[in-house]
Amino acid sequence: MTAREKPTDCGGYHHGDLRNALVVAASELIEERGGTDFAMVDAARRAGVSSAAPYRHFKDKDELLAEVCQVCFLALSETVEQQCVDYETGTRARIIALGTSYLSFVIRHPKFYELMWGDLAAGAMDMIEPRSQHTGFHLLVEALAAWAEREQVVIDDPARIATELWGFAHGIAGLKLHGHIDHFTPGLDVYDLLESAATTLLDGLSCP
Amino acid sequence: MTAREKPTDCGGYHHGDLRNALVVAASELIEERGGTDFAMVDAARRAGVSSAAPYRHFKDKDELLAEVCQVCFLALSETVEQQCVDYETGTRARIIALGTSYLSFVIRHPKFYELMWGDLAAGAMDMIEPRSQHTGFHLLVEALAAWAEREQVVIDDPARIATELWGFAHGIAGLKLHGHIDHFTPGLDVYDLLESAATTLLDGLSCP
DNA sequence: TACACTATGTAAGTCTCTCTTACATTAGGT
DNA sequence: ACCTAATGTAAGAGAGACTTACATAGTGTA
Repeated sequence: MTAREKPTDCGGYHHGDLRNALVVAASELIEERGGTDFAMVDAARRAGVSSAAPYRHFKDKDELLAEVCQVCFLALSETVEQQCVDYETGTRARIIALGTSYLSFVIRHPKFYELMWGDLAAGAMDMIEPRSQHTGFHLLVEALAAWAEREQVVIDDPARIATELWGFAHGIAGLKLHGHIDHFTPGLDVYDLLESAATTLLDGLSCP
Repeated sequence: MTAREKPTDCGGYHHGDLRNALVVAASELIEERGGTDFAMVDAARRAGVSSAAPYRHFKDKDELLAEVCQVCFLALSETVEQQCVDYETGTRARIIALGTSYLSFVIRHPKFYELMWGDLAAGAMDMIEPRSQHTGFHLLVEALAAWAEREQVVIDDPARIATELWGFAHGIAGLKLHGHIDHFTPGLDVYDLLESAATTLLDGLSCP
């Protein structure tokens, strides 16, 4: 989860790229301390400025976290997009790859889970909307529609099935991260689980 | 989400049931203010005691919240258990009712979502474990096994399928509460979605 | 009843953290 | 060179979590 580019160093009284540096610092602190419970002044010190400086760029701590949240969602959609290009359009493998890469991203960034899926994120979502045309969700809808056409399966609403699969991946990720899966079904591999669930679901769609 | 019984009033210097009263007060504050961002002193005042009194009963605020969290999970499993008894064992309806009641509970208590599925809850889980034999999850496993037997479907591991369905319900709830479903597929009814997803999954299992 | 002991409450204060205010410095345009 | 806007600093106000020293109440025991 690298947040954009590193800040351009410039040593003088004026930082030059403080806003961005603070986003990077906040991301690092979240990764290191396992959550958003770092002090604003820590992010400021890490960027080499005083405790009041961040408030020139962010109204409050939540606004900084919202920006970090956006960066995370951009990284998520980029990851998902990159992972699926290796798989041919219309194949089950592509659909499964979309789900797996989503699940993998969420699980590989546990420290960012609260930030991305907590209350704060709901507000931050509005700013990501403009990008929504290229988001992973639409890739999933397209992948499903292509699969249905190729397999001669009738699907009235691919977006609906996409939401089901998304819910799957999202739910599995949440349950895994909070230890519920390890508690109730220890040893279960979540990637296997996602693949078999998706497979069964597609089976159910293409059944008579 | 009513937390146990109301505290026994007793007016004197000693409260008599402060620990419980604080859990109730905290629950009310979460409901009213929409999260766990209430001040410890507010819960204390609501129970009619000073700001330091709660620390006689809870090590810190997290410990109070953990207790509220436990109450929530007890309420959840009770709700799920009560909802499913109306449906005959071995039917699809029972399986779907288990999922629907779970989804419904989570969605009807949005203010408690962070508390129940956030980082704090992971620690609070250990104390609920003793009850896990009667938790909703095992009802789901049993319902699936009964259905498979009745329908002559071979399922090697009902717990695995149960986890898939749980993930479904959990994911749909999370996506709905954070506005993602309304954003990408506006107007979609999540209960319909859960039912059709579960149906398709069972179709996939009972297919050739 | 008298006494000790423990549980539970209060008052007052400390510490940390967010955010504000008043002032200082710098970059860039004219 | 000078003005202005942007961006930084120093100092502190205020909120809220938690602590410490002390007060009060119930309970068991002689």
